[in-house]
Amino acid sequence: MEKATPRGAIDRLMQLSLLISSDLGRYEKESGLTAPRIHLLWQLGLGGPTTQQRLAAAMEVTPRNVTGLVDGLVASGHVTREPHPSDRRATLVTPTAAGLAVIKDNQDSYDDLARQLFGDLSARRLADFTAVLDVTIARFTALMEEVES
Amino acid sequence: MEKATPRGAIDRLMQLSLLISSDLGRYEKESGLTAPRIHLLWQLGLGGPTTQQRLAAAMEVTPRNVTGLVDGLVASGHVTREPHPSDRRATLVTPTAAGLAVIKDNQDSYDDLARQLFGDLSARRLADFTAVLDVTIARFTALMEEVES
DNA sequence: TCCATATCATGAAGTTACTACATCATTACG
DNA sequence: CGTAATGATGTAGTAACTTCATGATATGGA
Repeated sequence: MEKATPRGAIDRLMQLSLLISSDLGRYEKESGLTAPRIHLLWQLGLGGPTTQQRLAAAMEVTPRNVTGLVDGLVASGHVTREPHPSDRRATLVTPTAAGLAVIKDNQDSYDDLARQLFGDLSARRLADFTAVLDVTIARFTALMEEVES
Repeated sequence: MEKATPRGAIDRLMQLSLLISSDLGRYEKESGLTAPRIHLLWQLGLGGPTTQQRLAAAMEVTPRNVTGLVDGLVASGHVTREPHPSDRRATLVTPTAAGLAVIKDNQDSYDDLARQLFGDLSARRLADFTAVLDVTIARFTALMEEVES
């Protein structure tokens, strides 16, 4: 057994990262949607109908870009632009039945994946693993903020 | 303390995935390079000078696309196209001094990151964490291959 | 030796995702 | 009530991808 190193851990994280992306890639082909559009639908699934501004902030892209993504999703019938009830400048991006189906499907396969990957790990090991991930996320976030300055 | 769940674990993995991308984004701005070009240089760092075909296979994109990326890197002075010693059809994509500097810099900051994230984890916890990652990668890979069929 | 076939790189054409900047409508505020 | 901020979009441009076609070279038989 090799000795575990920080470098080994991060290499494996990168590998998992790649696997996750390529899993998303599989889903892209299956649904005919592209990654950024799936991402947008995902956000809609998390927060319900929202303005393009909010979507832009959540996805960390420019509002102009969201306009383009929504154009595409409107053309493919996954979302509609509804008038905002109290602000006539804004539009509420709202999933259609087809959009909701994609969102649900996506969430389901995400849950499935979670269960298939970690479902039969002992509670103990899962807890330890999750704890390390939490520490790592916290540390990483701190590092990123530090560099901001 | 909440009970750890498979869903919680995969959520955290996604978060880390995002953090890793945004760290790469930081490096992009710093170096003036784009993610796919950095990725190409990274491959060059791993395997040394290679043909565009091999790069395309390693990066899982079309050879035509590699041509474009190499064009950009030639223009910015990070790589050159050298004649292949034994196959006059092929070119050996070779990093210049500037390219090597970027590669080294990138590898160094990757190692730094690894140490900053995991450096002061106990050997025991690091080993456990790495082990779970290994199992997860193996399981994920198996799942992906299963779907291929 | 020569010919058919596979392989390497690239030209041509087209799509998508992004950006910055300008503009128009509307809202919010002093 | 007018001025400044805000929400969406038009315009223009870049980069990364794709597929399909083409020219040059390799390769493996008849």
